[in-house]
Amino acid sequence: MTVTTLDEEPAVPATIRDVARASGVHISTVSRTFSAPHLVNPETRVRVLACAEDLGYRPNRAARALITGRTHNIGLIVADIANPFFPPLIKAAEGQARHRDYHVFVADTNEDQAAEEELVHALAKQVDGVLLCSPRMSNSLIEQVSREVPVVVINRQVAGLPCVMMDVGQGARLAIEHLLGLGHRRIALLGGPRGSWTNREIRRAAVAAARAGGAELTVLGPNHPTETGGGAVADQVRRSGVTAVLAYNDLMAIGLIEGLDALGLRVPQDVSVVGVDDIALSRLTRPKLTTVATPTAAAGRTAVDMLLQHDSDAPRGARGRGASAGDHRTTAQVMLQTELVVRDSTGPVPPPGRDGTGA
Amino acid sequence: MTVTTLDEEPAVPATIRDVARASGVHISTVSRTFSAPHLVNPETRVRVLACAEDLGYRPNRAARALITGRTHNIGLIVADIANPFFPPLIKAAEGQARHRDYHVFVADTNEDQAAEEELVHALAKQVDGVLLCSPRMSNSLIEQVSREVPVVVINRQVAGLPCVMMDVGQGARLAIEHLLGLGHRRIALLGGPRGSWTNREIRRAAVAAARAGGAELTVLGPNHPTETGGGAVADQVRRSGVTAVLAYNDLMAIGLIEGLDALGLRVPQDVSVVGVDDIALSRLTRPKLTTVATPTAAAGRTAVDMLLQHDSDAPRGARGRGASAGDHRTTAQVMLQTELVVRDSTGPVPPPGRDGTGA
DNA sequence: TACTTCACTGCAAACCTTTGCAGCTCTCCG
DNA sequence: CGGAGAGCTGCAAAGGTTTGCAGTGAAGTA
Repeated sequence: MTVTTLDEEPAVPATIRDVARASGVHISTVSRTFSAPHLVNPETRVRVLACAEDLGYRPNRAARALITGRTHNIGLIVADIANPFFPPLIKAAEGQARHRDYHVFVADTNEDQAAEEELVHALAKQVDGVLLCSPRMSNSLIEQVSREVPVVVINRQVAGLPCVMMDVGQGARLAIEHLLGLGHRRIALLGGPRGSWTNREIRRAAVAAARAGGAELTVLGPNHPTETGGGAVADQVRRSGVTAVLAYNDLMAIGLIEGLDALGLRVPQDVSVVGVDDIALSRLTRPKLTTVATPTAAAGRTAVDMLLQHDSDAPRGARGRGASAGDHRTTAQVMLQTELVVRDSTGPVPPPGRDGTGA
Repeated sequence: MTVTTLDEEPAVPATIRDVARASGVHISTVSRTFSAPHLVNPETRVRVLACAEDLGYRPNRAARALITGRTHNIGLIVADIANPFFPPLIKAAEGQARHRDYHVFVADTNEDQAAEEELVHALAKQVDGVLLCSPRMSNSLIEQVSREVPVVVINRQVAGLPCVMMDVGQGARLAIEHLLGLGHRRIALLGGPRGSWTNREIRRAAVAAARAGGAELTVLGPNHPTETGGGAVADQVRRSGVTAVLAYNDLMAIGLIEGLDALGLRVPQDVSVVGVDDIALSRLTRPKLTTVATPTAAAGRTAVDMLLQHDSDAPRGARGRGASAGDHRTTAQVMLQTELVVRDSTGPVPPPGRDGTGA
């Protein structure tokens, strides 16, 4: 009487030793079958692979990480996953990483500096590198972190570190020029969160462009970069008497439009509004949002490539003379182009005396 | 002449051995200082902690994972990060996990079954458990996976496995009843993706509610669960002559409204539209969307709790008698309540002969 | 005083894999 | 026919941590 064994996956996973035993070779041969196939006899290789398949063997990544010093994981730290700006970037980064046999830890800091710092430390020991996306920490803190673990910074410029930036300055200039072209001369800038490089860039460029065009630019902020944050300043915008607003991002722009609507001001008839990011949502609101499109997916992919460009490098924590994390790493800084997408939330300046301005 | 040493982080990270040497104890005492503090003399403890702090020591998780068999990572597999339904869930899950000293791998399957299966296998060896969110694979595949790694299923019911569900059936019933109350008798259901449990639940409940109310329900689909998918069926909706639509999710509902608008049909005057999910976006579109609110954040937290409830369990892959992954794990199935949020996209049935229906 | 108990610490094996080195067998060339 | 070289495989150390067991000294008990 024969007993057929169930072909379930075994409860305790097969190790390299099991495979070696099953295929009659030494464990080192099994190891090489996976990590350096060209070093093992083709016949042996197929046999080993067959046994491995049979036993459902998968290399233990912890053990591998222990000896190689590389985890094949990368960390991605973002300010707020729920902000629709980030998911496309995350998605692109993750796809690119997977493509290179890496996994991605995503961590959310809730727009909090302290959480950001804590997270990056917690992650550092567990990943081969970290993508810092729209960091709110100080440059010096970022530099300190970069000595502990390889870092690529997204949406910020830090000297001596690899960075992927989007040229929001140029975008802001285009936006202001667009508004100037429509006749607007009193414009507000809705500032974003404190510590945001993007925020500074936008402001710098907007101020310059407004001045060049002979317009008056009022800066309102900093604000929380969400609909709520945008809605909260609606009244302030109304009282300021401006006819157009450039917001730090689309979410704030949309919130502002809502808020203005509640105050009886219509967009774009009474006030023109421009956002930044071109999130999917901005095509769906009414009016459709005029905005500065940023190439978020490309940024995610590029950042992963930059982080992993030295894939074959000596691992971190190699014995003997240790190379500091940033050594002989080309610290390229990439600036991606943005463009202005004109939709329905901007229009010609309203005739004077309509509201607010005249006492 | 004294030389002050730079207090930079060392390029090669401190190990438990360095801390032991610095504090004059054995490595096992250092280990216990972190993993079982009550076993070590308070004085020794503070000394060790001071040295560890000083050296910037952080335990190597790979080494720990190697011996304990627990990685302190969990995997979270979602259909599409860019779908705004998921980020709040991810965020909640991640926060809850971090709270218990776990990290989260987020993986995106692009709504693809094969990618889903591949991902869960790739992740299995690297995490202590997997959260399967809105899986598109078959139940039997899920069961097979669950033998390899502990699994909690979100948004789907699988017998014998811990599940966190949202009662979309009840939500759909409320939605249909709401439409019936407004006088609608010809209603369409916009189906979601094939393989979605949520989709089946909604359909089942909607069909039942419509029948009970003496209404005619047309099912359109399956469709891609995005704005595009919703917009694509606008013409079909118009031709069908229905006066109200229940969509699989908010994204499709919004896309449909756009599409109908392009065809000259206004919401809610000509057609009423109800979505499901209550994503942040649905409050921002015009008209504001009537929708079934699902407690996504709560689902994320609950799922993590269920996965980690046996945190002190014997690790997977313990030597000797191995317990199958699902052993003595209480396979609770949690059903979270949903509710109908009435906004501006639904209204009374239009007077007959307005459009489409009459010749 | 002698014995037990307790609190604490050290010892050493074990986790699974990678990799430099050495050894083996064959082939090829002189 | 001898030697060199190539191709393949085995050996064993190493990586950082956890943990059962044993050992130490001091305090408590009889």
